[in-house]
Amino acid sequence: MPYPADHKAEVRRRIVRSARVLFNRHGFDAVSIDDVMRDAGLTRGGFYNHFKNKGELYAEALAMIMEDHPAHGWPEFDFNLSPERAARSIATAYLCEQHVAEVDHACPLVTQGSEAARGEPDVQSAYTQVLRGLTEVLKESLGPEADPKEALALTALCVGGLTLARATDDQELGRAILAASQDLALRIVDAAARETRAAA
Amino acid sequence: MPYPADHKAEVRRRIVRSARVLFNRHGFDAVSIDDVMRDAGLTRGGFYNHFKNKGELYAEALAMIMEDHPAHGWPEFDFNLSPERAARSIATAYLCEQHVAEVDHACPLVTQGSEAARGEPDVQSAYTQVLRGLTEVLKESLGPEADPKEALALTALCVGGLTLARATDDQELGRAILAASQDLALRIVDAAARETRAAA
DNA sequence: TGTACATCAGTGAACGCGCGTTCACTGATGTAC
DNA sequence: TGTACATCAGTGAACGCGCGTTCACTGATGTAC
Repeated sequence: MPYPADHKAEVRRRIVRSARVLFNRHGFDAVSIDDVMRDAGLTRGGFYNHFKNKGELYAEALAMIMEDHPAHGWPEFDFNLSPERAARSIATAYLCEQHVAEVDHACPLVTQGSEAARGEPDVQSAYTQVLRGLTEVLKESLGPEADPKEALALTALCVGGLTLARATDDQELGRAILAASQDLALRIVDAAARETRAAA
Repeated sequence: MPYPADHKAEVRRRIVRSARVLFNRHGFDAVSIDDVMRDAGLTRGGFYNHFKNKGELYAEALAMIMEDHPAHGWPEFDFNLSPERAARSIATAYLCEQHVAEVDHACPLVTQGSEAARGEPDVQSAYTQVLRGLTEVLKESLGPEADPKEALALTALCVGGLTLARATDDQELGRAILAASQDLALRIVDAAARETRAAA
């Protein structure tokens, strides 16, 4: 074999990683295959050795996010927190100024929200994987006594708050929405914690 | 004058109305000027008699939404309801299956969320106008006794819930998120109503 | 150990297409006389 | 009232560009003998 056995897989990962950052920053249409390959230190032509087409790359870039997110992402958030504290941590780290300003590694549920709604099946499927990842963490963190619906509403609140804060040009309004969303999110988390304590 | 005085303005409105529907349905990049003009019953070339460029049209299409929204929009919602009932009505009509399925007139805060975050200043400004429109209605509807932050959190909850329900391919999960968001939204509305009654 | 060969990831030129935008032209209409 | 003219919204061909995709080729490497 002309190259080490894992060479191709590694290069492929490098391409997907470049794609993830660029798509997150600029959206699907605004990023060309040329952009991605150059960012990965390669040239245009090699792309089709790795992927069927641009759409496949997009779906994979979305799907990759969860797996190595903790390393970058929402700055103050740590996936390794104890479950009881994870929901609080997500509520504050997700709905914070740094996450609004973050361009490379912001949560794709927000950066790809409206694109995914119009996306191909594999894109929607990848989006759903990310969505499940977040709701599951929240569900577990809220504890077994909490209504599972609370985790879903909390997810919607986080995604909506960040979406609006990022899309508006009124910084004051953006900050107010962020603060109000975080405030409500923390009330939900605290209520769940009280229920857990009461049941114990 | 070769045409009636208001002719040009009327045609312009017709173009913007076509653009609004098409952009809402397919997004900015996927809609060509040709598409818009054909939909408006005109030909490509005339576009630049009315607009500086495609971006200007996009911003205007966004800005137009609020003004004639009630006529189509979120099916069960009526802007002419008494203020006390408006918030309840928005919470249920915004976070409903019909609004998820709606392609032509869904709320642009949702359909354009991630595009707007990357948009030109005039796009973000138009987006902010729409956002203020929704928060103001909610704020007024929740009553003077309610913390104004509640209206902002409610807006985030609505936008997030609908965004996720539209983007996922898991219908069951989508419905669950919708239901959970609506549930939380109605609790907020009811709490505000209680405060108003208590203060009276 | 050394040489010839096969493999295949990567290269970069090229193709074809659709798009945003421009522009010379058309023709229906209001106005001047 | 009728005619010649000026206006300008609308037309459609054309331009130029960038993109997704294809393809013949390269050249570094592992393998066979």
